[in-house]
Amino acid sequence: MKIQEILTKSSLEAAPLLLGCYLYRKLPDGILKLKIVETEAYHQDDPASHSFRGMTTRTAPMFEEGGRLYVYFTYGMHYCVNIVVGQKGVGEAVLLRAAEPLEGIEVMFNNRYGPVQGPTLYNLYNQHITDTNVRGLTSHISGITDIKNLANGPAKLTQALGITDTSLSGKMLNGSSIWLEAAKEPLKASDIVASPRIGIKEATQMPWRFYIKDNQFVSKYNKNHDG
DNA sequence: ACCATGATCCGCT
DNA sequence: GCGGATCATGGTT
Repeated sequence: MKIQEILTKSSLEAAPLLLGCYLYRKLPDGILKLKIVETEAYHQDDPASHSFRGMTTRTAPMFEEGGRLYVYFTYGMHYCVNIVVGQKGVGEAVLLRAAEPLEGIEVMFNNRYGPVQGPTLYNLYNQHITDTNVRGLTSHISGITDIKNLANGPAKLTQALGITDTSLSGKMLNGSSIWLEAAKEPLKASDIVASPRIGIKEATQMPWRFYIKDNQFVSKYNKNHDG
């Protein structure tokens, strides 16, 4: 299915359709490519959604036509990225919760952990290095050299993309900075799991989180919610 | 006061 | 390794 067609659909339809699609990000250091593996649908009729209480300066992009970004700041330190979908005037979006890094992985490492002197963390990962003194890090060296930890959460994904503010919120996915490409082949329904969303206090039972079954790059909360 | 979170620590297996 | 508790930290309402 064409990306443009997905972006005109409601969030509940679009969220599973975005699984397997590719996310691109153009940065000075190169072009990043990731495969979307986990999403959540939010809608203005849904009390867990930022758009539920109406349009504000922050949430205005959710009410635009599909094909824009909605970026928000949360918990005093994190940013998260949504794909705005549906029709203008309806506040809905799909939260990107996790992705599989495909290209530009070293740039993603630097976006997540900062540039390092000498051998990069990316190279350490590739060499399965056990140097426990890089940047003074010891016990968590295995965590930061794990490629699965680059984008397996909404704020991690945003950080890996090099998004460090809300300046992209409301912008089009137009190919200059960040854009999408359709999945090569549609996922089979049996490859998609629907489950309750993560980290919300309202509508906690609605199965509006979607992820690719058995994918290693989904956020690590599966065991709480898998059926 | 409340968060669509992540990293760390700590006790347990 | 894993699960639960804790905390960092600031925009939004």
